[in-house]
Amino acid sequence: MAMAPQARRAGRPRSAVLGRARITAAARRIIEARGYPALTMSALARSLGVSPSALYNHAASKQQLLQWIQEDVMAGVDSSGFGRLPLDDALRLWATSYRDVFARHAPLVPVIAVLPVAGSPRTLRMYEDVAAGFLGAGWAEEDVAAAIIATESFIFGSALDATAPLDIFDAGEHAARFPAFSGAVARQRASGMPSAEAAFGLGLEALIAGLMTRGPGGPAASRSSS
Amino acid sequence: MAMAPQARRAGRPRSAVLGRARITAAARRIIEARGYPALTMSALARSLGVSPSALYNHAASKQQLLQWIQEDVMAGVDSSGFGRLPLDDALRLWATSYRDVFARHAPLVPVIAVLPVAGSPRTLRMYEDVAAGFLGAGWAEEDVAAAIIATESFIFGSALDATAPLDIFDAGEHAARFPAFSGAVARQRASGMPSAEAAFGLGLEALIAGLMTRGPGGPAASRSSS
DNA sequence: GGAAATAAATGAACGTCATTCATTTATGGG
DNA sequence: CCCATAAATGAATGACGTTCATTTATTTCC
Repeated sequence: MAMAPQARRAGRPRSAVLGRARITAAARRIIEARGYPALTMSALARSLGVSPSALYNHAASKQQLLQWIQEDVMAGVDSSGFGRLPLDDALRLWATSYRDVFARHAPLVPVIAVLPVAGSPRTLRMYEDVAAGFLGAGWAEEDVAAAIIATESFIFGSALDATAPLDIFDAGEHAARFPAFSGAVARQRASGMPSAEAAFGLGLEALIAGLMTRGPGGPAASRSSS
Repeated sequence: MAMAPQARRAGRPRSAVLGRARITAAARRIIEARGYPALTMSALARSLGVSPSALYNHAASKQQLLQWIQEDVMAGVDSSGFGRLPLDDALRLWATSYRDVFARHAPLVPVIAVLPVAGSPRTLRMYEDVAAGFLGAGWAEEDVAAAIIATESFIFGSALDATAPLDIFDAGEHAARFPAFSGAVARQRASGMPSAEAAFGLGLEALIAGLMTRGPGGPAASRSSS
């Protein structure tokens, strides 16, 4: 029943103080300054000089507000490489930017991972670019969706991982009982690179390498044009 | 303040009614029967025939309760293949059981992805098995942690994806504007397999294949790329 | 064997949230 | 001028996690 505040035929009230764009911008300002826990409907309303209930004339729920933020944040994902660069390079660019964006917005991950895509045109546009990239590289149509979703799953998981404390994998006092793992973690740490960065880099290269073997001529794509 | 009369149900023999094991078991019963949203401290207390505040004599917070559940649930992850099967088979077994467990406990994912590992012996034991598996297969120690974390990130992302509605990737009315993606999704659906299953299978095989090229004889860690 | 210490449970608060609703305010079209 | 209408108000609601002073049962110590 939510009416878009766009139908300006009948009486117009006071000048538009709120509206989706302003609300989303204010929310992003709060997130940037004080993080997601600080994003409450009260704080948001206060930052707009308005009462909390006023927000509900524009957003149906906080969930919807989060969807607006997601759509907004999605602009930072770079899918411009598909159709322009070799598929593996385009995937690297896309996945890296995608992970970076959602590492800064990790609380959105559990929300959007489960959200119908139809509500987010920008997300659909991105998927379209990626799908066209796979198809253009000669992939079998039946594998494309799975390849995209699999890569996205890796990205989401990596974004969550990137928000973990740096010492999350320290066994602490139990280290002696788990020598192989503790040794591996210590060795990784000695490299100076945060484990989340190393893991994302290594995993992404492995995933891309593995995917490339399935491209045209690969196992599942039994019919190739040349 | 209020003087309670004596012979109430309030004052009963205080043998160990609660305790970590019983609380965890009751919580899992609620989750199984009615899902995570139903797991409130009140509901949990009620199911134990106790008042909500009583729980706080045993668990410091709901967060801690969730950690107990995680530790308990972790028993369903099968890391028995490492050191017994070829590394790729052991990884398949591990990753599949790991994902299946957390697909049924998706709300735990954002919690544990960020939780220090030191508090969960069972998780540490699992990591130890996996690390020993990689090392036993001849992997360079400095790559092992990254390989484990990367695989786990893929698992967590896939577990979240597995809880999404089946039609999450339907473009709906916008389908015509995104033909490549919509076509790929339609084709995937025609296969009859849920997209989350197809994506996990394809992604896992790609990831494992990619990782295997980095093992002994592959591009050694100390040299080459990145 | 009795007193004190300890552990466990109670129930009534609290504070924080998201959300609802009846009411008021401002605006512009007929 | 009037009234339909979008927008904003502020008080209230209902979950929820959590705290606290108090009560009671069990354990420990002399």
